[in-house]
Amino acid sequence: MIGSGKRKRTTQTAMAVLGALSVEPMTGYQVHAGLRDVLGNFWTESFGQIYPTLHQLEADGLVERRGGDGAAKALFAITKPGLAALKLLLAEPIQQSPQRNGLMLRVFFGRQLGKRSCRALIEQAGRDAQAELARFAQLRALITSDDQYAKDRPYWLLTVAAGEHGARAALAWSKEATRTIDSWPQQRAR
Amino acid sequence: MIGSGKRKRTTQTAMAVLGALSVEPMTGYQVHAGLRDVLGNFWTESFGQIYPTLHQLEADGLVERRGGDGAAKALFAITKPGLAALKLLLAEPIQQSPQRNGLMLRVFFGRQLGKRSCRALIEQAGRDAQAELARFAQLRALITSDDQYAKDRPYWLLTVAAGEHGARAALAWSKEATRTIDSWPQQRAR
DNA sequence: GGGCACATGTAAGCTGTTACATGATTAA
DNA sequence: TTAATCATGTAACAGCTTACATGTGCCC
Repeated sequence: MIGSGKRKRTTQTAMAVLGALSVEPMTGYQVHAGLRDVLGNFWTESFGQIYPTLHQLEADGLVERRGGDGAAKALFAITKPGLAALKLLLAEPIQQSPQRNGLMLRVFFGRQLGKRSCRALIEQAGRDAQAELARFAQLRALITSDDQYAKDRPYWLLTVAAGEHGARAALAWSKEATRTIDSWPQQRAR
Repeated sequence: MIGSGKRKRTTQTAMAVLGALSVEPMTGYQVHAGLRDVLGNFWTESFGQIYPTLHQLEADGLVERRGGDGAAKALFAITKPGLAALKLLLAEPIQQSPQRNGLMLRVFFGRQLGKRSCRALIEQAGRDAQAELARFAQLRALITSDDQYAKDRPYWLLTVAAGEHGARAALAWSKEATRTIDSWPQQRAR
């Protein structure tokens, strides 16, 4: 039930899969790889979601199978109704998935975790943010260099920019928080 | 099975509930309200999670019921084994829940959504970030003023700072992205 | 007396991951 | 030839939300 009028929570997976296929025809495997590599910082889908969704979309006529009809190596392409459905899905109000930030949970209860461990976690978060920044720089270069995706490029670069802003913020926080912790009065030795 | 050695994904809900009770004894209702109001930007739990978890924790001896033993208005307090379990849980490696950023998904496929709608979404995100900043300022004031939570305060302020950094980054991105979109060559009318 | 905040709980069901099973193709 | 990558799929189950059912105490 992907385009049903039920106004239940429309499965966001369909949006992601249709979106991926709106760029170019792909196999299910490529949909997964593409989402992971390019949108991975903002969106993830597992095979267990992608293949059933692809079948459902095909049954609904929103995507069509090209090549290897019954069997392996199926290239899926979005259909005209599929493109229309995608536009509708994208226009729906954003439903944010519940927040689950494991780092913040730990920092929040940092008194129980202990100052040292807490500080280590925060420093690690800083290193992670730095690695993220590097990945975004790579991604930006990749997107800019490949003329095949020229049409989508400006939008993709917007998301890259968002990722970079977020990563820089995380990095700045990590440094600031580390300094803050170091400024706390010394605990008595063990 | 909360503290089992199975090394399966430890239910993070137990961590949140035990953490809340490490601050002070609470009813299930208060656990929910507390998480929502204070940690809401980083963590959410529903009643459907909290009450069963509380019962499981009680059965495991990690929390104990105070007052109204069989019936309503049960105040739960963390036990000594519960505190130990919490420390262990907090020390476990962070398992980040899958990313699901609806805004970024839409911006990424913004070509299908259209320039105008995309721009509107981004502006809305900026307003949301501003509202978040205001909420964090309020929260900071609340935490700073209430001496009851002095022990946890420094850690709580760290998470507030993280939220502020993130919100400011979102705001900056929103402004930058809006300007970027406005700089794009005009599409032909309609 | 009516409404609201406080309070507890359960059941159904959706969403999504993990683990498994299987096989083709390609590079070392 | 053997390992890695590409590729497809399913079943079981974990996690979580939503909706419902129920009741109390307080303020206006």
